[in-house]
Amino acid sequence: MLARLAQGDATVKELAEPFDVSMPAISKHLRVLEDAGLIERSRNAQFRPCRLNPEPLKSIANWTDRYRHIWDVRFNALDKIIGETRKLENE
Amino acid sequence: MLARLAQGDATVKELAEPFDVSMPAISKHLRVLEDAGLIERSRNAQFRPCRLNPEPLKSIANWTDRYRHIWDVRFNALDKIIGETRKLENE
DNA sequence: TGTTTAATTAACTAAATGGTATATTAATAA
DNA sequence: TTATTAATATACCATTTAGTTAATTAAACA
Repeated sequence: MLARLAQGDATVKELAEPFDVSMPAISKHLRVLEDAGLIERSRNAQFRPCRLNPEPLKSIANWTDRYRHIWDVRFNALDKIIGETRKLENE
Repeated sequence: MLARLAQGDATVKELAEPFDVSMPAISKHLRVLEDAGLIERSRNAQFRPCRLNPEPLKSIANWTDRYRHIWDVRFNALDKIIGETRKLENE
């Protein structure tokens, strides 16, 4: 759904289309996304178009980035070990 | 817990310490993390030390990054509008 | 005005989540 | 050998999640 919204605003029905679930299920899901601040909704006749608000995803990105760093450190350490093992082999 | 493991391996009890919940609850939680591939466990006497595996977090980081991009594009568009409004004001 | 379309609300249900207390396993230490 | 420590298994419970169907609201359309 977020992927779809990334390409532009959409109505509830459009968002529901790829999923084999009832409309109320989608409605509920969108409510959760709205409460999480991930989408914003407006009104246009009988439609309630949704717009993506990617801002909260930023905090997730920031959080995961901390671990990305750890991952890099580990790899560097591993590289070092491999490097030193190679050196020993060549002696 | 992941934050704690980011600073080095830990036993179940050490991970449980900051939380006011029973050991089995922690055990269950760790099982979930293990199933998700976020931690790996070994064995040392009666201890079962946990080690962080930050790799799966990388896919999350990659996923969120796509939306970070959208966010930037929007901001650029907004900047452009603001810039053009300023230009009009100055005319 | 009556019907169709988009969406939500209400009431309900099955399954998942997150916790508990108690019992059990396995290793250490006295 | 018995007691202690670390951890897990088991059985149970309350709450949340994710869906359903049926009814309702609100706007557009014929």
